Amino acid sequence: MNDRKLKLADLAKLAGVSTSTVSRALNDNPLIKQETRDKLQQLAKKHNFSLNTAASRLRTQKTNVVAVIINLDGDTEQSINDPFLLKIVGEINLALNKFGLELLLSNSFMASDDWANYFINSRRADGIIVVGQGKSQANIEAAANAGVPLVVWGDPKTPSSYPIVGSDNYLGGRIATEHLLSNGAKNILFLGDPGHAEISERHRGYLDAINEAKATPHVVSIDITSSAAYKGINQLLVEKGLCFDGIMACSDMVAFGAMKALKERYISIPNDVALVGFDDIAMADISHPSLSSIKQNTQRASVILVEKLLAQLAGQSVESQVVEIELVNRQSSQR
Amino acid sequence: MNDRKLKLADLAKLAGVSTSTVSRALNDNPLIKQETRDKLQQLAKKHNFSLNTAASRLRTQKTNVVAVIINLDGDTEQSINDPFLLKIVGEINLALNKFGLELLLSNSFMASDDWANYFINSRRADGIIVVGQGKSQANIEAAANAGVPLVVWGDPKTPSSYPIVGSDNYLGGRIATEHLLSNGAKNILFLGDPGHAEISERHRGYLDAINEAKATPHVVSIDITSSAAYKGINQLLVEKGLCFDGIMACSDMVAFGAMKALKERYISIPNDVALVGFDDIAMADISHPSLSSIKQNTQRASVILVEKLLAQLAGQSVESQVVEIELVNRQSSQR
DNA sequence: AAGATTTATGCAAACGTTTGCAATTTGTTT
DNA sequence: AAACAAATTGCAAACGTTTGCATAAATCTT
Repeated sequence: MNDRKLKLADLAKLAGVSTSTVSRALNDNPLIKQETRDKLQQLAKKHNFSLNTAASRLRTQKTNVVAVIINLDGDTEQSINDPFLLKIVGEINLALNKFGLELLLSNSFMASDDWANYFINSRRADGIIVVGQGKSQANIEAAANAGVPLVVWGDPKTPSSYPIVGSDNYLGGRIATEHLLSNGAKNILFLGDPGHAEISERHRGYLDAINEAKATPHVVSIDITSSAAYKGINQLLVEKGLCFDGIMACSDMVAFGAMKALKERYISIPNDVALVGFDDIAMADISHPSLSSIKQNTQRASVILVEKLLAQLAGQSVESQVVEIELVNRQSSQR
Repeated sequence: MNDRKLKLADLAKLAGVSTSTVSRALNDNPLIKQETRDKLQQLAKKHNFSLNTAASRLRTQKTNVVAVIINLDGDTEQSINDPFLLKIVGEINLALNKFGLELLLSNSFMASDDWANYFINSRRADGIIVVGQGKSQANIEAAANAGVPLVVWGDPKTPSSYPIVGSDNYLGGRIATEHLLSNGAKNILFLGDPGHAEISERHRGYLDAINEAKATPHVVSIDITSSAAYKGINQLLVEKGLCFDGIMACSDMVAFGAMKALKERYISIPNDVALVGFDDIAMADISHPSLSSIKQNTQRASVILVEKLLAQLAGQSVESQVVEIELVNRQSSQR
């Protein structure tokens, strides 16, 4: 730092006006004559001035910061390694920036369980975006009940006192399964953990599709990680042989775990087993065979999340909302 | 919110002491009798009190916030889709939390180019961690010269006026290449963009290993994305056929792009072409064949980054530092 | 038991903005 | 040219902490 940080008062002295005038000018307040505004804004730029956000936040009681909490389940290590969770954080970052908001990143391990207190009462942030419902919604509910402006990325069909934005997981599960059926698969596994809010909806969709086709459902319940999927499929093959010809995986990473187990035994994908994943991560397109997947529109969802949060901050009450999904048809399910 | 937010003064009134006492008690200041401290801390907890960070930051001129900037190259879309960048952000988040710091997330698109001003003068954060050197170091240098406490994840061998923490990219490139050579590969491609700071070091390592073995280097220069890699290898195969038997890829995502191109032509990995990647992302272990890769110790690096930043904040001057790497030997290079 | 220390608390002034209100300047109307 | 309205600007009080200094209470000396 060359010299001591300028403050509003210094700038005012330089320009020969009062601090109120400078403050208003920099905030483009129409009370101030356009000419004066221009002059002062230029002066500020010239001197590399920028407002002290601490002071400004204290005075206005607003932060323009949104806390984003990655809601991880304590017992599984889905965590930092799932590209999908992080991708959506990236998208939310972009969306927030578009609205002039900043992103304070947290995960559910840090930051005591009392989100209302930690983030809002302390004026660290104006509102919260929770990424992922996780297995338990206790923290989310507590915060929502405390009146915290809050939106959740999750399954919008879940009944809740707070708005949830996310894909139509039921439809996704259903479409994926129907797609497998229409490609001739008869014995389709559901691979995932139906205890998880979003995944239980995918599972419902799967079940309905299977039942309508008068096929038999079969769930392989595993942690939502690729290694769990690998082990799960491997074990199934050891114990019962190739007793299925299709897999609807609850995420792409899970699908890849299954794929590995199949490839190792020279089971052909898609000829012996057709496979559909969920999330459409970058890798889905680049794997071989490429992985058919349900694509979630994370970009649009992120913008909606932010809009709904802003609406809440403006005192409006908002509802959960579904964003459209899309089946991306690739090699793994083609025959 | 049930009732209006409590402030220090309210708590003081409740306890029948002065605000100074409460403030000191909550900060565990030994000036205050242990007994009083305990009593006040309990009172605070009971009433769900938490300090107004805006006020506190204004008074102390400290934020306990660190800005993390994902430094993306404008022209390539390495971006949000590279799991590695995001993984390291996750690790940094953990490391910061361990030290009681918070993480303000940004990317180089947002936030004007004047980082010193935007983050530090405005008291949004106390210091900056930059993730990735990118192609141009102009922004970083400007900030460092302005005296901003700053550390960079990148290639520590790069001469710089600011501390860089990162892997020994030269050694990584060298080890990977030597590994391919010792597995019998003779014509090894380097796949990546040597214009990029970190990657140019990997390239140097590659070159030295190749030259020592009296082999011929061959660089396929591409954007560091999987699709660019796919196209690059495809084109090479079309034009010159299978003129190589090993690939050292500058990242795992790039390696997977190459892998896809090879698999599509039924070129066997590792028998016809041996392959080594860089980063050891989760997918490396789960792909088939699994991908040998240079593993970077991101967890350790994150802690070091934070420690060095803290040291700078404490006024010490700090140096760049190399963190160890490791070859993870998997199927893609085994013969 | 009265001074000299040590220990524990309170007073009041900052930190740098924003904003309601008052005051001034400028323009308009009669 | 006086009276009024409108457009600009300035004054000063907040916002809720922290902290140097002064004070009060408890403990120790001799």
